[in-house]
Amino acid sequence: MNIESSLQIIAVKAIKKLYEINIDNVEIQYTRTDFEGDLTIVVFPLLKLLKTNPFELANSLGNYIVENEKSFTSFNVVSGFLNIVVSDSYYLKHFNAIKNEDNFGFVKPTSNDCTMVEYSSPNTNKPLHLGHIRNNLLGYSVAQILKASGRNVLKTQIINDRGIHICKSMLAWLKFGAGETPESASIKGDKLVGKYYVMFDKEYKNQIKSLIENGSSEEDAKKNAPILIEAQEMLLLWESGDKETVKLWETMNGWVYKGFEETYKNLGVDFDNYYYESNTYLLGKEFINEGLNKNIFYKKEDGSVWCDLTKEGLDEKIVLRSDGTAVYMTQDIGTAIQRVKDFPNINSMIYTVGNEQDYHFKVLFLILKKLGFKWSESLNHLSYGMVDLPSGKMKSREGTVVDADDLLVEMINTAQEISSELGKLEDLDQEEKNNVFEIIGKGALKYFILKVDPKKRILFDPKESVDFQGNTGPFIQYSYVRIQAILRKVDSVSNDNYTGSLDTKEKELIKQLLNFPIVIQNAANTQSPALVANYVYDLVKLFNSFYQSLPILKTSFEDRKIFRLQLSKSVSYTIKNALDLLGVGVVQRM
RNA sequence: GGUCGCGUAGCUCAGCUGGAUAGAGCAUCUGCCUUCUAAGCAGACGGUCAUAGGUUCGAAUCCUAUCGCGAUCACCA
Repeated sequence: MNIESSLQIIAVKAIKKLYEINIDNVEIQYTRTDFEGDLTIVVFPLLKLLKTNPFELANSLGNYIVENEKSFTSFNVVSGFLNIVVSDSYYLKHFNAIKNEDNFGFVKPTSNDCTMVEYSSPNTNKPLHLGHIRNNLLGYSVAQILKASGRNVLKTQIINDRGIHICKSMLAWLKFGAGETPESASIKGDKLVGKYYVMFDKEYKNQIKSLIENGSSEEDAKKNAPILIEAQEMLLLWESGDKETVKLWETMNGWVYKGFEETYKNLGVDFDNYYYESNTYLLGKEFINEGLNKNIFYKKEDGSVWCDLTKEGLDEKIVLRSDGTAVYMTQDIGTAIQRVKDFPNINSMIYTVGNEQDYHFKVLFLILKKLGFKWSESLNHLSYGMVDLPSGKMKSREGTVVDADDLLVEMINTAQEISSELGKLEDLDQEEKNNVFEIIGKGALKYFILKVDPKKRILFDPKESVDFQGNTGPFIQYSYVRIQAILRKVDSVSNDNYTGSLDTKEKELIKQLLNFPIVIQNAANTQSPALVANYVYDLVKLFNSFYQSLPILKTSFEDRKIFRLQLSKSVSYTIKNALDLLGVGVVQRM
């Protein structure tokens, strides 16, 4: 039982005894650090019921609690707030119980139920950029947090490998590529294909321009540009299974996948399985037909199929084009159904997708509900804010994107520069050094992005590089390194239980450590890695303050020295575990 | 225009299931490396929590309106 519950019980008992009134609970909060005490009972809400004044109530309550429960040693009253001091022995008892656990706070699953987390889900016609980085880090971290909170997790993605946009890059490659391959051009496959996607757009715009010059309206020009019509024809060819088209599609997608894998590995994210739109869109179509029979959808004169959501306060939504080809919604319906077929244990799905698609997911979940799938109730859109540049939104076609691969390299270089200036790693060989630079550079970037509440948008200024001081990944990694340096100086840490008194800073550290399990659960429930980031930052600040003001190895009394070593070690476990939930690594030296 | 989200220090962000004097980091300024790694610590400066009402013993937090920023309402994904 935790300390708040103990206080809750004794407080309720006290009120019954002192005022002969039964209440369910009292309001308890952590005492602000500028007051003496650990827990605070707010007495205001009780005043009316008990017909007394705050001062008298707080004092009699405080007296009763301290007299009857030895975990609480003293109290003070400040304007209606009853601050209660928890005994050192209480904290020590709980610390001793967990001090050797290298995974304190992590919970094992108790059932076979499983949460599926979808993230990344890129298009196969452009390389990954900073926006994808946020998506990937969020999805991966939420999956880690859910696992730690006691859930089984499957990480997946849907690869948007078909559709008109794919045909665009294929067409441009056929027209202008002259047989170029990633090998012949010696660039990553995803970058090569992205190049042709941009090329298509350029040609398309040129054609529109000349059509307008020849008297076309802008609207017509956009519809009738020959290269666009060719792309549309290509999509029809692809959907009919034309051999050559399919072969080209397979080749170019193969290039892209290889490139993506490299970036994922670099980012440190992975997936348990993959879904391809090209495999699921047909299932989607099937269910569109079924829905058509059940009158959930209706057909317009031109043959396009729609879902009327006006009764739900939304618009009409197209689910199949007039030429019978699938749209985005079609495949998302198919994919969801396929997943539940493949993994009957799924009891929840989380889609990590930017908030520009809030409406899409609202509609998707509603349509699945209308189709009669019970599990549609447990679908979740993990919606996050865009990553914007000072110049505005990133647009791949205008070349204003921050490329994922480039950014990682930059971060690692910065880590190297800072490290070289400090010169603490001179005796390591190059490979070891590079490993440190990589973990720190990536840590800085990952923490920078994950510490922000997912639903808020992030402003990223490439000119002002990501910080390595203050509330940053390296700051946290650094504290871990300090602890490792101390632990290296002793053979082993004795397991003896310390029973003496506690310094304020020691007590604060124990309190923070004991909070970790709750933080994990909160982060899992709210799908917010930011909570873990803030937690570990606070932990590390407390540790650094402790480290700076109190000796550890040079403590005069042996039992206290051992305790401080145990405390440091336990903090290092929690730093490592919390960072692991964020996908951030630790090093032994930096 | 409808819908959704956001607005806290010069900048980047915490705090938001209502509670005490609104907290960090960066930037600026002051101290601290012959003592466990100074990517650190201690301190100073900096706020009409967008604005106006309302609910409450108590509002940055809840409600309403207004303003500002963004997204979305495609036979794009």
